[in-house]
Amino acid sequence: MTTRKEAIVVAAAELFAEKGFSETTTAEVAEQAGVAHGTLFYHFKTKENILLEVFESIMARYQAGMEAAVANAGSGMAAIEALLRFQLAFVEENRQEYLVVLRDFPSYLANSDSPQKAVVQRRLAGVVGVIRQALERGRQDGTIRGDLPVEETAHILRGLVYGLTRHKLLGFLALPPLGEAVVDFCRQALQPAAGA
Amino acid sequence: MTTRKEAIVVAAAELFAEKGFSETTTAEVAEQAGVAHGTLFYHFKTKENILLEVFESIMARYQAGMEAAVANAGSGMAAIEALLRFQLAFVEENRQEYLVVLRDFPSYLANSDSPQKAVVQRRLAGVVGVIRQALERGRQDGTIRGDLPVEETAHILRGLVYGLTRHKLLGFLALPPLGEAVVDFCRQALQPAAGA
Amino acid sequence: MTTRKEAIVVAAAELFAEKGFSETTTAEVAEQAGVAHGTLFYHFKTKENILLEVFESIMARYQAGMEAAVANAGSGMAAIEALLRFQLAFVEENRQEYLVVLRDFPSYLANSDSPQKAVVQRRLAGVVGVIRQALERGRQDGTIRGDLPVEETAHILRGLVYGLTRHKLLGFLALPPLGEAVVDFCRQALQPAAGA
Amino acid sequence: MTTRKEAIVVAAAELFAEKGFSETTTAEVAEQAGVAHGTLFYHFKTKENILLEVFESIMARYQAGMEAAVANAGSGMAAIEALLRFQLAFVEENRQEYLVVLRDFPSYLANSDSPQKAVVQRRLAGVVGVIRQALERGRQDGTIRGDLPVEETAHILRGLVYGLTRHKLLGFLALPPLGEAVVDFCRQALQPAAGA
DNA sequence: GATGAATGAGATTTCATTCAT
DNA sequence: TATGAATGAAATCTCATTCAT
Repeated sequence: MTTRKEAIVVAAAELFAEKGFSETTTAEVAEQAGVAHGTLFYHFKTKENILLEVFESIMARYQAGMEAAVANAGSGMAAIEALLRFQLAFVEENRQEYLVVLRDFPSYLANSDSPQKAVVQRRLAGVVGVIRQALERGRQDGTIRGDLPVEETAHILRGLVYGLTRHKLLGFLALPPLGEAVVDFCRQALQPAAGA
Repeated sequence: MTTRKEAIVVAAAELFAEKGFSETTTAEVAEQAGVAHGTLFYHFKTKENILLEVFESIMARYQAGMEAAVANAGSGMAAIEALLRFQLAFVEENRQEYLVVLRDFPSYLANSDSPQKAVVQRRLAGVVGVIRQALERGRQDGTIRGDLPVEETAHILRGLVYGLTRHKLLGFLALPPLGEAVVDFCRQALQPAAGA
Repeated sequence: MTTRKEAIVVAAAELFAEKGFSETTTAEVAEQAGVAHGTLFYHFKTKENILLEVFESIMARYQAGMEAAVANAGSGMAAIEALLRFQLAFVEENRQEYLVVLRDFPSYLANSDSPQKAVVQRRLAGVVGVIRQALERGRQDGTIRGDLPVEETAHILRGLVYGLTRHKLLGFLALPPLGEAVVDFCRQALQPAAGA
Repeated sequence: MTTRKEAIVVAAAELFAEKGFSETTTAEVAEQAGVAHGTLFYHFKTKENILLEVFESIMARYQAGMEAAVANAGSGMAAIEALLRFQLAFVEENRQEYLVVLRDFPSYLANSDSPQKAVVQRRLAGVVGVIRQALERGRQDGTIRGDLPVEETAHILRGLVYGLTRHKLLGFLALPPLGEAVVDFCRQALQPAAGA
């Protein structure tokens, strides 16, 4: 029943996505949420804390989706492919909110040692962990090359989807549809040598 | 002779890298540059224009480096490997300034239709173009798979190095050294099938 | 039974003394008192009313102490000396709470015509009255100069101890111990001429 | 010709005297001074710094007046009397501005270790110093008791005039005119024993 | 009696930008 | 070309107080 607090997060997510964090004023968020200006600061100590809550609400769904994708896959390689497809679909379906994560979040946290940074790090580590497990599973069931360095590759895959997603959402480049090309690219890189 | 103007760009690059664009005030830039506050606005119409100049001064060096890497390579695949190694080295050697490109620039331009956005797009297109040419060369000299979609793959590679670089610089994850793993990963993805 | 209300006054006295009235928030007082924020305003109409209660609880003790000092003295001059010594001791023993009286109270009431101002005036008049009576007693028993203007001198003495106390508590000056010097100074000023 | 900065100090002195420091807004000061709101913060970093400047402008005149009073006196005792009369007259003629010193200043500085506190301490020490010199002069020329503890007495005298002044200005008590009574009181306390 | 979520008026301060010199 | 005093719009955050429960 925390209607007020929830309304603030929803309103903030919309506005941050549309105009960017620093171009959105707290007064606008309050108006959009239908609460008094001061109410924002009753529920969240600072404007940045609202951003943090938006981040968490999106990332929780994101990570849950990744875990589900892995759980339903029949093999390690299938899990990786499912992760890639999930990522591309999730971004497509949550353009607005995901943009907040990509565009605004890191700018405000890169330098700080705030507890907020720790929240981001925890989420990112979680995502990398899901990928790592899929890779290990693939090495064991033989669908992924045995000589692959797992940790490094997990980071590479995360970097790949992240970098792709970012420029797509930010609209700096007119990207061709990359769905299957990405899956192929990665499958090629990961699968065991043909003659093995 | 344009000592003043140059000093401003240098000072801005340092401060933007250290504190972020929006956390840096024009007054600080002026002080660090050793010029009067008003002088900034004599040389640059707006604060964002200073950022643009910083961006350009870095990206010009970056693109030149990429072109040189490609030019000296003996084959298409070698060119791709050289590009990857150049990227990783460049980032390492220009952490501070490159951070500005990664962190601050996109945030301010994602939504706008300013002429500044065009500058960024031109640079990114140039980088993708260099990769594309290397891929095509590889397809012709046989060092890269012939069935590879060139345009898509060029974007994938750019996304990969970008995504990797970004999180490394922003410090959200403690990455293991990825140099050779990245090169291997890409070589595997690009090289012709073993039995072909 | 009025535990809650008392706890509020005690908490307020501590915080006002430590941080000053306007630097203390009502939320802090509530927390320190262990009651809900709204409870303050159930017991006191405004924040200033809490201050008033703090003032009263200190001044009641102060005035009672002065009256006791006078009552136990053997002569008018002895009464004055007892008053001076009581003042210096009281301040020493109640530094924290007395600071509230000295520092915060007058600022908020100097211009107003609130009933609160009347409370302060009544207390001050009471204190001056005690001094005046001691002086009159001294004039009659011959321990104090007969040509002394009583009313004026009572105010002078009150001003003297007040001014001394204030700067001591506010810590603006490192005062030497003044106890006996003050008593001597005043005895000298008040006693009948040597040759009389 | 720093007209703007001066105008701000003058306006602030008036408003602080009339309404009190914390009841005066910076916007009001700007309007009264006829400058833009932002101009206040160009010349003074904070609102408190404006208060500090007001304090200094008054205290400089005050201390100069005290030194002049002493310089023109024919003896130590005459110097003390001149100081007392100067104090009473100064307060009378500068009610408004002096009220700022008495009422607002200490409240904001009692607890802090700011450089502002040092400014106040320096001024107060200067005032005490003037009194001390007058006392020493009186001890040497025989117009003041030789057994008087100089340091202590200087503080007592300063406390006396301060305490008197404060309640007069704050209007808590309807004081009778005290001018000559104060001078008499102090002369009595300071002069050498009659039979000496 | 007691609570605490909600309010909203208002305050200080920041800062990119302008412009007369 | 260069300056720096001046601007004023705007933004975040504070906090005493209210009121439905």
